[in-house]
Amino acid sequence: MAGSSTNASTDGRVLRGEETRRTVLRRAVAIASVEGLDALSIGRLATDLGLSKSGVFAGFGSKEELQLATIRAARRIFSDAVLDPIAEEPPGLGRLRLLCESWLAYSRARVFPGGCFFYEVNAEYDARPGPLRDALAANWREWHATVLGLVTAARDTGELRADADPEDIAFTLIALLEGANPQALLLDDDTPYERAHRAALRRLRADAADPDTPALRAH
Amino acid sequence: MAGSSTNASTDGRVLRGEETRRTVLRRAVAIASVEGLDALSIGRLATDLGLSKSGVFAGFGSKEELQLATIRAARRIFSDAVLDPIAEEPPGLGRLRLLCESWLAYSRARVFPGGCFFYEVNAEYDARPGPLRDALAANWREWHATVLGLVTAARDTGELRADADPEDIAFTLIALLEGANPQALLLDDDTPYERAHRAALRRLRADAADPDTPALRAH
DNA sequence: GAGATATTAGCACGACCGTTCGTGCATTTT
DNA sequence: AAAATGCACGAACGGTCGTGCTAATATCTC
Repeated sequence: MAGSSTNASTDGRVLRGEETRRTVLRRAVAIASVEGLDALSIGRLATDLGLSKSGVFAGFGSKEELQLATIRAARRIFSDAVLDPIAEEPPGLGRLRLLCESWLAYSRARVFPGGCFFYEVNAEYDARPGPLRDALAANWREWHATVLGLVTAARDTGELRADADPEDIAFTLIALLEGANPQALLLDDDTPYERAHRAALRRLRADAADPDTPALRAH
Repeated sequence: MAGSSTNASTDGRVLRGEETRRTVLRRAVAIASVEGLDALSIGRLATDLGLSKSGVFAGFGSKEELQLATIRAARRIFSDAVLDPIAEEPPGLGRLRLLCESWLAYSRARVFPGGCFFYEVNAEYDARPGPLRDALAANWREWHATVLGLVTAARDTGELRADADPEDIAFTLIALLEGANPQALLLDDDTPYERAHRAALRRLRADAADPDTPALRAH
């Protein structure tokens, strides 16, 4: 066959390259979460990490590709911090509540030093057409679909009213969570996280089914 | 005395200077709402407006002062678009609802081409200490105090329950309004504005006093 | 070992950045 | 009319940006 007889994944050269890329991206997501994707500069990354400018550049091929790779890396970190903790929870209202809490904990704990990476970066690019906005829009759709799925699951268990609007609930929850982020950062104050938590629980309670209502009741 | 005998306000030279400063700032708020305060560049403003770089620079003294002036200019525009329309409405729940609607209209109509100026710029600087963050934090406090004042006014009229928490309500309303902004921009879709409107009204309805409850009832 | 291959370094480029300087010009003051 | 004031200009400064080259250095294949 055309492939080499040995396992390509053990090639120490490409492993070294991937390791360098990971090092660069670890720094890049931190910078971008605080200062934005525009503030990423190849020379600055190289200086900070003790690498050469051309070395960093070669690892990505262009600045835009570096930015796109930074978004992908941030998506993984976000997923690990927010989604993984709720993976073992059975579907239903409890899982939805847990998501809210894990998101708030993710922002509060500064998993990214600038708070939520996507809050910062979506604001930066939501009005600028191009591949970066497209990538961020795709990520947003994915995140929104995740929340929406959890809401409908909580409705399917009968814990939320059958006539509740999942889209509106998902919108509200996301808005409340993200609303806490800038206020906490701007004013250096954690109480917005508690307000967001209360408000989210309140909304879910308002849409909760009566305890004696059978699950999956018709509209 | 040291004052000149003629009216200083008729000095055509400083009037001309103020006019160019206004021209520069008009452009600056538009750019910053889309690309952020970091994307403001003196050379770019000069080129766009047919001025010289040094001329633009001289009007502000430093880039940071230009950025601060841009924030002040945006505050005025925001106030005109969002606060002025509710000025004549009598205090109460109706005025609070009107504020929500005027804010959503402000974002939707792209008073700033990048949506809400402060959404963009707060995200950019909420994690970066310095004069810009300080100015934005002060603006945020002012905006928050305005909303809070409208909420407590609506409670004082007896339209909201006396045991409602104005801080939580203000937080929730602001989060819902601002939550619509990035989603509408990122996905080029106006339905978030309707969802935000519904969710805001819903929250206010949930905290509304019973129609037969006397105003200013004790806690 | 030799040779192929992939990652990194060194260097130079053109463009743009914020800022400073000296100058021209219109206006106001004397 | 002369002097002083305030705005805008053009040119130039040192720096940083992204991006090409070429050369050196690891690692793998044979």
